[in-house]
Amino acid sequence: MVFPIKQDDPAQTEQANRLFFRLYQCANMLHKTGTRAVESEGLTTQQWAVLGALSRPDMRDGVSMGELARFLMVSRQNLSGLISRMERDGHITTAPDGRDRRSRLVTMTPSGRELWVQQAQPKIRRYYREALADFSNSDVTHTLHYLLKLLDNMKRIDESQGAAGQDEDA
Amino acid sequence: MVFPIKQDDPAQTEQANRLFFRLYQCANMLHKTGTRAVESEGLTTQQWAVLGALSRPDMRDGVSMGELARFLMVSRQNLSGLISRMERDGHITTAPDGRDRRSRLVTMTPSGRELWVQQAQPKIRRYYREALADFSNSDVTHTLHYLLKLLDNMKRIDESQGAAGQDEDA
DNA sequence: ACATTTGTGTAAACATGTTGACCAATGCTA
DNA sequence: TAGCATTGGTCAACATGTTTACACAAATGT
Repeated sequence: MVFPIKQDDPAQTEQANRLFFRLYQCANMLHKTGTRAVESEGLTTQQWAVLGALSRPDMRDGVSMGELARFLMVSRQNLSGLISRMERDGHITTAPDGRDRRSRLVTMTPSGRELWVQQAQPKIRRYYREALADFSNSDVTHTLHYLLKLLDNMKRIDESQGAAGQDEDA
Repeated sequence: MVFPIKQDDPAQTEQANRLFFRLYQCANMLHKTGTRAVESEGLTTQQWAVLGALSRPDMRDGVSMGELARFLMVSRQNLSGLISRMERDGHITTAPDGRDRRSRLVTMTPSGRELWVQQAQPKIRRYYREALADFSNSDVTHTLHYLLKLLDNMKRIDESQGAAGQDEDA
């Protein structure tokens, strides 16, 4: 999988540098301000991502850890800790899967759903309004488009990097 | 500081949801693939950000922890750990500041600079090429613009959130 | 001058992210 | 059916990030 390789123009490198530096800062600020936006509910940005995923219609009947990890694009090991904290707080439950005895199905509890819909959602909508205050609908669409493109490239990089070190797990 | 508040159009909320979800995924993938790109040098994405900052001309004579933390937009406490790991690895040194005895000045060591320029930079340029493979110069500029805009809004949110809980430190 | 406020670095507790290693269950295949 | 690779979840080690709290030095105000 070879890419059309641009020249090493210093100005291009400098622009790329800026782009990834800003992405890095955006990531930190998202985590920081996002978590603060829902901290009165005892949630974090990541937990909000999990609840968002579990509230999807196709996940109402429960999802396995692995499937959820793939969806969120994080490692199973990371999700494991996240899930146990959320279970400790009563937002979700995990139950063994009858079909596959290795698997544990994750579901939102009624109180978790209540918290999500009644408390968290309004604050999240407010957060979105403020974070995208001066974005037109077209701006949002364009930004999303570029993020997807970037994500796509990084996924490709990830795969080619993984190919070298093959069996990174069991 | 009131913002022009858009209606709570479900479609807009859904688009915002997608945008922040992708941003979250991009952040994780950046950290993962970026770190792997420079792991043979024993570096991580964050350490690369630090070295990048320290290689700026205006920081050649050393920077204080606080100043560097503000530049990178992370907490002093976080930077502290990062710096001590990099000092342990011999990439940087810290020395007390003569003018201000509270302060410690951070500088790159010769071997750190060598590592940065000779080993890391080529791999980083390669990473940039792959991650921005199908981006035109205009695409990069536009993406950067949107990230800056988003970052600006999040900084404003951060300040207004901090205003509530006032003295979050000493 | 002295007291208050502000700035700098550090320590501790916690949540998140990554690997690597392990065990148990599943499934393919010889 | 026996064997073996794959898949699913967890534990442990480590790097990052945040907050809260503290000690000390510097700047400021009366």
